[in-house]
Amino acid sequence: MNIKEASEKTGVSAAAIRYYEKESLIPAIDRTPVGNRDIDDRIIRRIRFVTQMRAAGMSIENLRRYIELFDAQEDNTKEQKALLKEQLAVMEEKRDDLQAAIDHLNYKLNHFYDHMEATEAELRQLEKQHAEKIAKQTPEDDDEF
Amino acid sequence: MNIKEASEKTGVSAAAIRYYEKESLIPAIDRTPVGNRDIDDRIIRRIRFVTQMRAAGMSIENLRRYIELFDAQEDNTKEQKALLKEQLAVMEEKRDDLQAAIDHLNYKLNHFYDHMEATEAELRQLEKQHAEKIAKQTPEDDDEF
DNA sequence: ATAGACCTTGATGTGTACTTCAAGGCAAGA
DNA sequence: TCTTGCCTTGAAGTACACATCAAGGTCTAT
Repeated sequence: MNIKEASEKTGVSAAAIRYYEKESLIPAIDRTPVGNRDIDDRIIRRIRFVTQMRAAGMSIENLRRYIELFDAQEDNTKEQKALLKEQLAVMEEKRDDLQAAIDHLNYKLNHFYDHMEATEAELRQLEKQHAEKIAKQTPEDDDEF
Repeated sequence: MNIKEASEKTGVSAAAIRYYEKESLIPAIDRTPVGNRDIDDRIIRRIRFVTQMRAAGMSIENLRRYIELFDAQEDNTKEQKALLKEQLAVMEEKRDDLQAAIDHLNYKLNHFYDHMEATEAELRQLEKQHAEKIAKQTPEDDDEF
């Protein structure tokens, strides 16, 4: 398949696919006799993997280091292990940051719903909810953030 | 507290704090008589909130839209709710992508350990581990990605 | 054989989110 | 008073991750 089809299949622009190849995020792509890229499903899978990791916030640089480990034939076991662990730590920290932010937003959303329902139900339960709101407020942090 | 102390307290550079103020991610900061910023705990909390959301991958633009809703006096409850939910979904997807990659890496790391120990233990358990390796391979996707 | 639709590479441009620089002001200590 | 250390603003510079452009090649159809 040519680069345009690959682009349509993955949702990644042709320019980005070329860029990923240049940056070694995907392996060197086979060429047709005239030099055009001939992209197979293995490449498609790798493009999708890259897309996923990029969406999750991993940098090109970290992603390349990560991928190099998988592509390496020799076992530089000690270095590889160290790199893998390092990368794992980066990713876990990122995930934890995300989780913290998710928790924050979820708290906010629940807090919020009370207020909305009060409005939508035309204040029928206003007093009860007012009490709930006060109960929910964190003691030190009276502020909205 | 001055901007340097605020920077040290939050881990955000003084320049970035000024930038956030300019971009309305944090409210206008009070000034001393000579015009220096005088930063209180409310600002510190907002800086931390911004840091958390930025770490979670929210753009400055989206963050400002989100914050504007809170700073507005009218109830934009519907829009606020929609924005919160939208952002939450984005973040949860990112987290899940990251978790998948973490699982992948962890699997690799374990796999790896086996191999290392084999080498270090001078291949004593080679046959057993070879069998394990084969058992571990995923059926449809023989590729590493 | 000429247009149209693909492709190539290398160079340059762009948006985001800051960082760094330049030029200067204020306050305290030697 | 002069150095040190903080601050201010506006402008310009930087890194990342592409996007876009320029100049040209190939293939197919009319």
